[in-house]
Parts: sequence; structure tokens; C-alpha cells
Amino acid sequence: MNQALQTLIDRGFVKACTDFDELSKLMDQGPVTLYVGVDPTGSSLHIGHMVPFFAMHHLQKAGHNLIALVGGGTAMIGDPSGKSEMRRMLTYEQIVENSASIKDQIGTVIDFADSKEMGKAIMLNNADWLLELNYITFLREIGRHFSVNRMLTFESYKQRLERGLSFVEFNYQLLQSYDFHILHQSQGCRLQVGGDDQWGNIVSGIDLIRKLGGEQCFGLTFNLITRADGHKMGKSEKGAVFLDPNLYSPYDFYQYWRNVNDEDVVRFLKLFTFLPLDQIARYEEKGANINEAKELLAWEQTKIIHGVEEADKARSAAQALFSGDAAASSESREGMPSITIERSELAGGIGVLDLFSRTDLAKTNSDARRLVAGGGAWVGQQRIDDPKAVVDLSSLDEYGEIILRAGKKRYFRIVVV
RNA sequence: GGAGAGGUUCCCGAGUGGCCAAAGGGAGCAGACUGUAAAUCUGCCGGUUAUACCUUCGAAGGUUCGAAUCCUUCUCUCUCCA
Repeated sequence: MNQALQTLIDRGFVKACTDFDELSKLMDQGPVTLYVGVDPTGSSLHIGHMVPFFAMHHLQKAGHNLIALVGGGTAMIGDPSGKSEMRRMLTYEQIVENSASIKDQIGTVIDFADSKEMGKAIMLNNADWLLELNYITFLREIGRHFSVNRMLTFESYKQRLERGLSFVEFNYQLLQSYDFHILHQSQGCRLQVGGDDQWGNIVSGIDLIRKLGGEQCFGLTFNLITRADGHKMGKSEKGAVFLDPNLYSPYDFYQYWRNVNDEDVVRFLKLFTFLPLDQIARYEEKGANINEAKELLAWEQTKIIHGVEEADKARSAAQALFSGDAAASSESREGMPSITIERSELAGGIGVLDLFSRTDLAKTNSDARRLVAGGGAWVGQQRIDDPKAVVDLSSLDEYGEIILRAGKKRYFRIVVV
């Protein structure tokens, strides 16, 4: 088996391949150009989106060339694969804007700069060829190769037939197949990778290329990553775990990984970090320090996405807080989510409910009230049991700040200016 | 185009004139237990200037002392027929 391909298998990425043996041979012969589709429907990716890119990182290191294809054209339609509802349509401007920020995020894992010892990586937008398509020409040249009977046998469409599927969405597979064809022609792309939900679309792209007289192409899909508790990867109580630090703070990001299930740690270390497998193997032995593994995972992952500095900050903040030493060094506090409050306002006294609801710890006053009633609200080292309690300058700690806490894990820093 | 079923609080899903801010489950939050894990148990789970008040049951009107519940129109979804 080809070394790079074997790496992906060993690290737990691979779900299926159209032809392992042939693909392996091709990859042995030299750099292969491969592509993955990127969904630009949001301004930020979340960690669930990153799986293919972590996989591609390993391929790029092995010298293969990558194409991240932004679905600027297809996003204007919506993909039915595995979705229970039609995606909302976006304007072209939104998509272009999203693509730019998404490229930066992908850039944390794969390298768009031209470095000699690795494969090249580029980003393309299928709007460049889809928007100018002529309907009749498309039907004549592409549409005739698709059998509706066959399409209806695909699992993704079967599900949607239960709930309803618009004609527009039904066309998605043709467009994605056409993308592959275009990339094969213009970039020599031989391989499409993606989540397992893309299997049907990938296979039909390969078929299309063959029917149009192209070379044999390949498809490789990755496991859809699940969590031991059955939740979707990348979803947290706060919503999606976005990569954009403004949507999901590096501290919370770190905490997300720090709190993964025991059963998930090793699997995630393989998938979401670049640590060598023998180093990860240590944590597979029974009796291994599982909490150390979680810290490692959280730090590595935060480092990759947000950089070493943020990773260190998040780690020291977390370590300080959870060791019970909430008044830890001032650097460790910087990793904590915070808001600022005017000194004069604090001097006049602020009700605890008001204060909590101004942070992320409570959404509303009522929410804060429930927190207090439940015994989960803390100001500094002091538990608050009176919803009418008032916080003023006397609550400041030795750093002239106030650390609020909700429950055991959620901290928030009030900076006085 | 015709016939029928239906849109309930984050999700699923009860409720068919007052006892409904709306059963039950899930998710979520908090407490206990722990290892910043899981499982389990307990409480909470629309909003507010909070034992009361305000806004919710697809939308707008109407009947009524009183409507998520009845009537009208509109709208969306699904099923069957063409």
C-alpha cells in the first residue's frame, strides 16, 4: 500500500475507496492531484468541516497536490446529501466573502504557499464555470450521461424522497460530477476526497469522466466523525465549534477538546493532530493517563487552529482555574473570555443578575436568576445565593478584576477600566 | 387542478373553550457523585423592575366574560388522485 494512503488508513480517516490497489499504484508513481469540495455557506468553518483537510495535510506532506474547491456555484443551489432540509440559498457576494475567510482557516492545516518539499495547494471556485453554463448545452453534453433510475437508488436521494426533494437539489449530483470533470481536464485531477456522505456524488463524477473519455479517476471518502455520546462532531452546548476566534473563543475551543469523552481521545489525537502514531499509542495502553492525553489533544488542536500563543494562554488559564487557584498569574487570565466595565459603574454597584447576564454565563436576567437559585453562581471565591446581591468595588480581587463562575467549568473575567 | 391530513415553546410530541407558559421525552443549565470523563440521581428549563405582570401555540381577522383550542380568509408542508 502506498505510504501516504496507509497513513490515512492508520490514522482512522478512511471509510471507503473506489479502488485501493489502483489508487495506491497511481500514488506510488508520483504526485497525484486531488480535490475536495468546500461548502461556503457560512463565514466560518467548524471543526467538523476540518476532517478532510487534516487528511489532506498528510497527503500534501507526501507530495501530492491539493485543490480546495469552493462551491460558489453549487452553494447557490443546495446539496441534499444527508440533509433533511434544503439549504438556504446565498447571494454570490456572500459566497465570495465567505470563501476568503474559509481559505484562511483551511490554511491552518494545509499550506497554500508554494513550498518545495510539499505538494501544491490551490483554491478554486466552481462559480467560474458553473455560472456561465448553458442549460441546453449542459443537458446535451452532461445530462444525457445520467440515469434517473440509477440516481434514485442512491441513499442520499432515497432519504430525501421520503421528505421531499426539489428538482433544483436533484441536480446537485450532476453539477458536482461536472466539477470533477472540469478539474480533471484543466488540472489533471485524478482523485476526489470527501466525507462519506459524498460517496454517491464522487462515484457519479468518476463515471461521468469515464463516459466522456477521460482517465480512470478515484474516490476516497473519510469517516464521518462521531462522538461517543452520539452528538455530532463540532456541536457543543454553545452551538457549532467555529474556528473563527470571534465566534468561539480560543479558551472555549481548548475546553471543548479538553472535555471530550474518554473513548474519543485517542481517536481524535490521530485525526486532529499531527503527532506521530507511536507517540499517540502510549495513551492506548490501559492505565494511561487519560487526562494528560486530553490536555495534549486540546493544546495541539488549539495550536494548530489558533497558534502556539493562544494555545499556551488557554492551557495556563485552564490549569490555573481548575487547580482551584482562580487568582493565578495574570497571563493565565488572558486566555479567559472577558468583558470590560467602567470603574465608575462598578463603584455604584451592579446587581449580580445584571452582571451575569452581561457575560456569556447567562443569556438573560431570568437565566442568571436560575443560576443563582441553583447554587451555581460564583463571584470570585464566593457563592452567590441571593439574587438581589450587589457587586461593587469591594469584590475586586488582587488583580483589580472579578472572576465570575457558573458551575464548575465556566469562567468569565470582568476587567475594570 | 381535485381530495384529505397537518403546522404547538431548541427538537420530537400531547393538548380540541377556562384548572395552559401549555403533559411526556430529548437536548441544555445547575446541584450531588467524579477525573474539567462517562453513567446515575435531584432541581431548573419564554421574558420581566418577579408570589404579580407581559409575550408565545403558522399569519391576519372574528365569535366569546374567556381561545393553542370555535369560525373566516391567507400561507406553508405532507399524503392520495390527475
